[in-house]
Amino acid sequence: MKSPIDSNLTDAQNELYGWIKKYMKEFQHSPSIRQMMQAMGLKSPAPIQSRLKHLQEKGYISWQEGKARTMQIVDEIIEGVPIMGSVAAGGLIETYSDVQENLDISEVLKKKNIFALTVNGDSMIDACIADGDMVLMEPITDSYSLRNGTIVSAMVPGLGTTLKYFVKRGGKIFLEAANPEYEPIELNLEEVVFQGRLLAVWRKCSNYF
Amino acid sequence: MKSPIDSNLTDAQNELYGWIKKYMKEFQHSPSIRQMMQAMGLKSPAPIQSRLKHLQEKGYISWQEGKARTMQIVDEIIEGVPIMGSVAAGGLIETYSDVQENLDISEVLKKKNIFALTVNGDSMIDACIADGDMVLMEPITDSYSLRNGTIVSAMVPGLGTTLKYFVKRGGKIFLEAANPEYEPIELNLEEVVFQGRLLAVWRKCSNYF
DNA sequence: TGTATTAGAGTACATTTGTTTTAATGAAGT
DNA sequence: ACTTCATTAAAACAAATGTACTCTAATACA
Repeated sequence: MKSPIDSNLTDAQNELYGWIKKYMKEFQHSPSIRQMMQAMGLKSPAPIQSRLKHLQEKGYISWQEGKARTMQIVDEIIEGVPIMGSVAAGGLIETYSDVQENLDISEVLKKKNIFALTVNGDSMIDACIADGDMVLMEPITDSYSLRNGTIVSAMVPGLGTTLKYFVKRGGKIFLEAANPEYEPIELNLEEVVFQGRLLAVWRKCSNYF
Repeated sequence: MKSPIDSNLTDAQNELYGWIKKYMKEFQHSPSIRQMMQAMGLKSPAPIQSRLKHLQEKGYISWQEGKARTMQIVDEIIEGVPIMGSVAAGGLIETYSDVQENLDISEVLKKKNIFALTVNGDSMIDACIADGDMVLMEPITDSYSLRNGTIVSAMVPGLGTTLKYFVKRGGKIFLEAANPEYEPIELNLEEVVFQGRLLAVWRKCSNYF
């Protein structure tokens, strides 16, 4: 792995590399050599070619020869977080091992329409959803396909949005909390607008990011 | 927002759109019209032009006219998951509102060295870390900088790895569970190897991804 | 059936773009 | 001061590429 400011690179190479990453992040495609030339304040493409060649030799980028705008940043293949094994939260059982698979969080972001909500309150505490957690939701298009026990965010018009277990029983809808202190909400199907179905819980335990 | 299979698109347009997204994900740059032509099994660029024009009119893609391989997928601004507001997990308080900010999960992936562990057991259940959860950890370089109350994964040589609260008191290390059924583990600082500090909890609630 | 519309094939052209070559400039070292 | 090397400029070229145009085939529709 390489750090953003790599001492293997000259200043000119590093400046170009940074600019390329910025450009590709913004535009989702590779810049042309003449664009880089202009961005670096140069008047001929040769220096850019030289720097690109060095960046390629050092493993930072690659491209398809002869093809326009086919650069790739090889460093930024961040497909997932390595799962290093299991950790015991009970006794001392599992061994810390090598990478088993990848937790592909970025896959989540690829899915369309997913949105997140911040949780207020502790009505879902027994489902391990705490105050302040982020919940990732998938929009519900067909409320008839909801199974009992699914955690949904539902809007009761005139009242607000809430995160609860979905239970359908005898033509009635019950929104049940995962906390005995809260009473189930009983509604007719027409009264409630389901917004999303719970996909994942995300809790930031640090200010690191 | 658009769904992956959008009825606004013809089959041909949808097939092309899917292929483009796949290509751009893999290569980090835009394909050329002739590449798309070949991928779609066509023998002239005109149909691709037509489909691209339609995709652009419907807001799926954009490009810089005349420039080679400058497509952008306007839909796939994968910078984060939109946070649509707060949801009450207590009463019915908060209103479902527009996007407030973005939950930038991908930022996490940018940070190097972060790894994930699968949690076994329920010793951290009171910290809302459940069996089967993924915990994202940051490696610990300096164990002296650990604050009491930090959740760490620690390896006790000869025993195994565990996820616990870190508490240092009187020269001793205590690894405390978030579950009264488990007794604290008392150790000397030399006996324990700290692997990571908890950054985030990730729980998949669906097989969607 | 006949017409209108759309999609695709084929072709051609101008621009963009990567690449090469040569010369000029500047810095560093002897 | 001289050489040597790397960097830049400049120009030219060929390939890749976007775009426009015409023609044909397929399809939909009345």
